[in-house]
Amino acid sequence: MSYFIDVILPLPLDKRFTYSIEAQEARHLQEGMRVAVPFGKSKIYSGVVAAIHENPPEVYEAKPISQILDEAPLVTAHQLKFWKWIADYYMCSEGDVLRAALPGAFLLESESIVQLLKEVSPEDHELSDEEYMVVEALQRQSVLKIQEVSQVLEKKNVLPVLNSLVEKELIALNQEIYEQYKPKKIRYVRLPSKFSAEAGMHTLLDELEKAPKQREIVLNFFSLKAQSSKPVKAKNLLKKSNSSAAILKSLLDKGFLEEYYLETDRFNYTGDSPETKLNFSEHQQQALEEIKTYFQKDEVCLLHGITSSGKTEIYIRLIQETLEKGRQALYLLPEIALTAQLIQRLQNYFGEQVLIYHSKYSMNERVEVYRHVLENDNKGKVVIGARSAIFLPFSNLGLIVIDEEHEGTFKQFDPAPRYHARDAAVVLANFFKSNIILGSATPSLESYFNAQHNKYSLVELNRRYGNVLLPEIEIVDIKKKHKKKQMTGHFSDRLLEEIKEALKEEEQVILFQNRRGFSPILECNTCGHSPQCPNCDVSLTFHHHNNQLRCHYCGYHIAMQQKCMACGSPDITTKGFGTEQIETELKSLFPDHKTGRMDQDTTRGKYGYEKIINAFEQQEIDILVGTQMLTKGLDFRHVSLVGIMNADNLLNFPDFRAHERSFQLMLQVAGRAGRTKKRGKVLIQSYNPYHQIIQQVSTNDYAGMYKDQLEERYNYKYPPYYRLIRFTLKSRDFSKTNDAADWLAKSLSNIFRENILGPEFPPIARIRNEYYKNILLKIPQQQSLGKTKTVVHKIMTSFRAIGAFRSIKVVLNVDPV
DNA sequence: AGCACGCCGACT
DNA sequence: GTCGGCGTGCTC
Repeated sequence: MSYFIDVILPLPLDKRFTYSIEAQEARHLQEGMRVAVPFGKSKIYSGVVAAIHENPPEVYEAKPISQILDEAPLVTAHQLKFWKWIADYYMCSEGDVLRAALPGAFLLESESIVQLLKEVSPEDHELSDEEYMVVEALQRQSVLKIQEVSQVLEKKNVLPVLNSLVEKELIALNQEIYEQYKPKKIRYVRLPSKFSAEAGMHTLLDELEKAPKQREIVLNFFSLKAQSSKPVKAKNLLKKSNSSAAILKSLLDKGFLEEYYLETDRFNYTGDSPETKLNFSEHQQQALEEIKTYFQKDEVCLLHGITSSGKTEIYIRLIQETLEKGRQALYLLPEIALTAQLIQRLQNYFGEQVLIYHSKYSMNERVEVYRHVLENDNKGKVVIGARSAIFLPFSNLGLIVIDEEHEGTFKQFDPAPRYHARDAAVVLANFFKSNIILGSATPSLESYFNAQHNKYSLVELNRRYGNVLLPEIEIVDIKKKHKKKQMTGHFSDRLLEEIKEALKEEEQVILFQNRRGFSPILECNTCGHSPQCPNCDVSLTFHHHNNQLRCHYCGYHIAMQQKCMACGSPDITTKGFGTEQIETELKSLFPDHKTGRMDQDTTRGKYGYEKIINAFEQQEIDILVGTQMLTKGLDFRHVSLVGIMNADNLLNFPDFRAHERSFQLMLQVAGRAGRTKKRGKVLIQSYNPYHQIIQQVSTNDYAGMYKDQLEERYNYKYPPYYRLIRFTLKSRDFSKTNDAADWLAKSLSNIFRENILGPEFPPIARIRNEYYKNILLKIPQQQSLGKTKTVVHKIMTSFRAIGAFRSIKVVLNVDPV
């Protein structure tokens, strides 16, 4: 009897591949284990076993696998089922999902290496110049990678040369797979045994008589040893003796000290003992009870709770109860809201049971979290994570919390799988029969719609904790202020007054400036020209800190220009204003106060974000200017004033969600004001103060916004009434892209009629020299999703069969945000 | 996605 | 004549 396995490979190919295995291997292998398999002529990939069976493929001979990589399944049956769902729903391959679901370190890469077979003198063989160069290089360095051979020969295709050398039996080409995960090791130092006795210690110190710096280290080593019996970390030793690595190295070299390494777990929670007290208000208690009754009926629960109404405490209580039942809990947040503040809070309650999983974590850290969850050990009973945490190998998931449920960043945009973590989590909860709660102060229209139509249950929490009043919102008409000359730069007189007032009271101020459309660009006052990116259809933006003009899409940059590039006039100005400019203006307006800025530039690096937040928390910063980032989950107690610099650009964004998003964003920012006893104040500057959305923000009228927006969505056929699939076509050839888009739109229209929109150029029609075109498919509620997707697949297959369109890339985005 | 195979222009 | 451009087809 022969055995076969179907393998999911981490490639965008929408089939599984069948390999043969030995009977002996069949006894060991289980679904969900990784195998290394040969694929194509020269590559080895690691894939995941999705099925084991005895049916030989009919039209080809299955290759044997090269290696089994796991002792036990790394991927659970639940995950495989979930992957399949994601691939089907979001119209991508299982391989795409695999890539997103497993930490990169689990996906081994093969790299061909070249080795010399034996000691040869090149002169003995007839060798071409290139062959000679390779052999010579190998004599210097015994192993070369294919890429390195390329460098040696200064050309791309080196395989002919290598093959000829293989034939001459001079070299061997081997496939090598290597595991990328390395456990973290910490360097310790100890005394060699010969010095450990009392007498040895004296000899050691005597010998170092003439090397005071080294002697200092040794003395500190003894003092550390005396303090505790713990092993001495090299890092601590250097710090204590205020010495350099080089001096320690010479000690090690001379054998006066020894180094050794121990593996460590990256997740050692070192906090205080967990606290368990939660002070619940009556309203919170009531909401909690409601949620629990809905949970018993296995309903998805939407928690609509205004800012600082104490949603987090409710989540904590729910997690606690989940843990008591011995089940796992997943707490999902948009990437941007994953702050130290929230993590700290959860760790205070759940101690080392909490693990964190998101993209800023290194590959190795992700592997460790994955393993903890897989083993369902005590660490990792609670996972706080960004969207990709839905792919962790839970075995007994009892609760999913989706905080800031309305956030668009739960949807992955690039690369595939383009999944929405909130929606996928609802499906996941269903697989596990676990509870799921979506929470937000400003729920997405989709979720609220689902709640209104009894698909979800709704719990409202509309009192702030401690009955703190909602901030007072004032709208400032900056069109009028401009006319009356009451503007100083981008600040209205009202905003300046309020800032002064707040600073006088020693309170903090947050100023919000959204980034979209506000990047400063250069413009010539004579001819109106502004420098464009040569690769993309956008203007270059000015970056103050390095005096550059830069393209946000492709990274193209040039030095700041002194003269107009079109007409040579020196009369040029920067238009548009970002956080950087606001901060500059602030500094001259309030020279005696500290200002800070929080945007993508200033929060780079793993802890960049935390640094600024901490500084603000410690009141080292009086006025903080920032983008979207500062809207999320931050609890600053001394902020009494929030200013929204310009509300209009948000509203004018060409997108059917622009109004909903503006409402959410403005209300979220407003919620940062006055979180303690004193009532906060919010100032919204706008050219268009009577805009419906701004009015609704000022009266905190979610219901009104919901009603208005829903009507628009209905009229223009958008979600939640219609589902969307967006087709994005791109290629380097402008007219081919157009032709292809026309063909595709026409084919789709034949079936879907008026529910096809486009083809249309997106707002930025060219990026990195590729031309873009979009087609939108609108799916009415009563139309079957499955059938729709089958038709789409068919049309895509015929599309790809057309030779002229082969160079066109098509991206399918289901439920685009 | 990669990668090899294959057919056309610009170079020693 | 060769090198290398990228169009085309395949990978168990």
